[in-house]
Amino acid sequence: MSYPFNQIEEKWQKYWEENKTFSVKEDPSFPKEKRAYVLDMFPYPSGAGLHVGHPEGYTATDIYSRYLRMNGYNVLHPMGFDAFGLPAENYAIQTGTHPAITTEKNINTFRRQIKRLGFCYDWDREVSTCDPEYYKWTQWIFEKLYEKGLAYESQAPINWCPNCKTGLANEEVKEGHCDRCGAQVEKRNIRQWVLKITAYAQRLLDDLDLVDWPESVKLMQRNWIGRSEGASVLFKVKGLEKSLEVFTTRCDTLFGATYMVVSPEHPMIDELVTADRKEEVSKYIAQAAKKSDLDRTDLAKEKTGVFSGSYAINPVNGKEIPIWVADYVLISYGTGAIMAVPAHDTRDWEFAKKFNLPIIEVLKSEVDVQTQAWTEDGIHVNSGFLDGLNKADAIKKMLEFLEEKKLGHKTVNFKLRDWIFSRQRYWGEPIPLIHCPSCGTVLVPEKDLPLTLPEVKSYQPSGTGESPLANIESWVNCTCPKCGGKAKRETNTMPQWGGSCWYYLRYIDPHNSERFVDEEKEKYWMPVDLYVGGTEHAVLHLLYARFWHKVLYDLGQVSTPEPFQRLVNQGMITAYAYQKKNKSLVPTDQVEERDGAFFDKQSGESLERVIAKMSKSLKNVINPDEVIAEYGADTMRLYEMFMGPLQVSKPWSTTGIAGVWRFVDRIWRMAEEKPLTDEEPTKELLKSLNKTIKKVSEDTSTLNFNTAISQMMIYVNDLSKLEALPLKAWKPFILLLCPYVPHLAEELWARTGGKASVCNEKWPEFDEALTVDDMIQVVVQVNGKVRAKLDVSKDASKDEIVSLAKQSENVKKYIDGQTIVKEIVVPGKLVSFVVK
RNA sequence: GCCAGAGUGGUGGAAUGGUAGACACAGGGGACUUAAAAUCCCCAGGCUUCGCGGCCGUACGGGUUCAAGUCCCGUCUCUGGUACCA
Repeated sequence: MSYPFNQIEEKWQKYWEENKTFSVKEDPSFPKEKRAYVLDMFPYPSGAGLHVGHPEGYTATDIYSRYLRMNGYNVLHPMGFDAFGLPAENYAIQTGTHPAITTEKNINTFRRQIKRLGFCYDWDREVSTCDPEYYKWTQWIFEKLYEKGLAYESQAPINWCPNCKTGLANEEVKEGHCDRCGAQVEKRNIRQWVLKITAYAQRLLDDLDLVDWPESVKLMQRNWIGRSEGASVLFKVKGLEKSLEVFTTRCDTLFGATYMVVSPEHPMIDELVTADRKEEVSKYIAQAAKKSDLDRTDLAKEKTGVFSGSYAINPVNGKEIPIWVADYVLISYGTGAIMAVPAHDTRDWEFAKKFNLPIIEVLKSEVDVQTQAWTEDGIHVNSGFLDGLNKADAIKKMLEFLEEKKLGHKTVNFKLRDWIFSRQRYWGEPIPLIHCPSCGTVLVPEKDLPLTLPEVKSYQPSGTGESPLANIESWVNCTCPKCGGKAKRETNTMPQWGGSCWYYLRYIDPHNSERFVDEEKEKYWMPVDLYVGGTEHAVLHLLYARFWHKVLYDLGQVSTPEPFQRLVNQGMITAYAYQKKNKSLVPTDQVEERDGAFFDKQSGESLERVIAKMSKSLKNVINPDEVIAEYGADTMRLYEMFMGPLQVSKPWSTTGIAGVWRFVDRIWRMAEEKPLTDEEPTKELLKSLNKTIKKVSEDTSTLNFNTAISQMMIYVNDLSKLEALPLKAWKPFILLLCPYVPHLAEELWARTGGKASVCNEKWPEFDEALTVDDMIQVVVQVNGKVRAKLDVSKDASKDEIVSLAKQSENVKKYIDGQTIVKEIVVPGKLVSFVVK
């Protein structure tokens, strides 16, 4: 009979639940180094249910957690739900169903699906970000940010998604489109709450050195933070008392600055524009305001701009240079104004060419700067006191000059911008602020938290920058906690990123009603030792969470400067797709396979098999429920780990999982068919076992699950040759299986007379001496080519091996009559002769 | 454009500078069966040879080395990030 996974998996899941096998406590008898916090990025419970991508990371952390437990660790391994979010709210707009109802339903589905996979979560620690008992503390942390001056109100133009009808953070805009829905974002002036993440820019950058994260993710964060060292330079404006301040990384090219540009949104623009230019400039500003970010970047590399009518004085040579208004200068970076050095900057060069502005070479160039910009380094020319100097020396000297004249100074700029934190939507944490006509903005007192969401009749956002909450007068109108006068509540809500900024702390102490997390418990577990999730959060969630954590650290609320010590990104699970010659993809149900080739059923056109993301339209989405129904959880888990390295993307193969099923089933049938015996295993089998324990231990601890599974397959192939299973070779193998196929392992363990749960057993040890074969194959190379393979004893001496090698018939053919000029012997591996 | 990462059989993938292709999938052959499914055993990078063997082969071109998938230089392709950031 084949493995009755339904029955056995249900049996053990029930056992684990009833016996609270995976319940974890802050047991002080575990020393600090024997405690581990293993965390998954919690899911957003969408209506579509679990995707095959979810179990990938969850299985990896599950195997690792179980492995650590068996190695004597106290392991915190929780799961919860990132439950605020737009899909539930959009569904509410369509159907009138309260998002809380939809969300609860979806969470129940997710929980059921996740539990069906047999993970060792401590479910008593489950959290949900939309639970008022949870978001009470999200609001509390916001209040701490506010008290620290890290939250402020702003009216600056922001990215607005017309489809989601809400403002977006810079991090949520991808190539000019909304990261969530793909709509093209617009610019809008809307009152916003903004978090001063820029105040932490330097520390967010520096502390990346403290964590064990993939270099690629660190790099993405470094790029996003975008630190650049340079100088602030003041340019006097002719006829005005004021100066125009610019940021430049190349103050040494100041002699080549032939004009200036201010962004259309620059605050000084009214003063700069002369009466005769007013009409034209106003027209230009209006046009620029209409453009989206995408228009200003992708589509319009063609430079546009207008002359303001004013001139600035170049501080190094006193020359008058024109000030232009152009949208290639961004208001949000630096000071929103630049000095233009067209000879050595491509953008400035294009602009200068278009508007016939002078181009002066100040770095010795290998090209004619009148025909193209020279953006490489060069010795300074035409630069007065800098002539002949290299870049570093010239920057230093220029800075000295500017500082002495009080016209500039060294400074640092960051690309990172403050975090637009308010959303004009319903289904999020209400921002706990009250607007009082006499006291101004006042925090909701801590005792009144959580500030819960009111019921609304319509979930439809107004689209005018007000959330649906603005229409609930009974909720909006309140009394000021300070003066007791009439006041109004803030109607914006928090973005989805708010709740996920600190959930890993709440897992530590999920039911505490006094504090967001108990101090001692926090110290017991933090930081997170391993955090596994998708790379899509490389900048967004991981940057925001680090920011909040650092604020909490500064407030003495948490004990570590960084929340996540080690991060691993799992690769995406992709699918096969079929491509026509014109590169368009054909839905899987329209594809026919004949003799290993693929054809379009309709046109008969031959198709190429390629790898693509799973998508509904391609009909290649794999549903975990169906996979489990067919093969069970153990096989599903094992297959996802066997597909390839955790960190890389790999395509789902329906035949691949069948192979893994055969492996699981083979183990089962072996246990059914072969008697267990107390007889000693053969030496050969013991060697295979010890090699397997060694390989599986090493590979599990380093998350190389695919090769660990390969080794277990090799061992099963060895076991299958036996008539009976020696317990001494069988029981340790069940322990190795336990993290990978826990249900099967429990059942097999019970059948050997072992006491449940096998998860509480000790991980097996191996004997190094038994991992080495007695006979070793040694390769003989002549001039780098393999000419013979010798079987020699592992104890054979170098001389013996060399003499054996020389006697080999095939080797003789290549060395006879030649002079051996070099002999290389790598013990246990090879002999290499160099002959002439 | 810039910055990362990756390119290995028909497929997924293995390989501390030391036998390239472990383990699997798909494929071929055989056993069992009335037959099929399931299962079990065997074969299997390409070319060549009756065979021993030989030659070629890790995207492409060079280099270092007794020895390179692995290290170095250059090129191409793909994936991800970012994009007028001064």
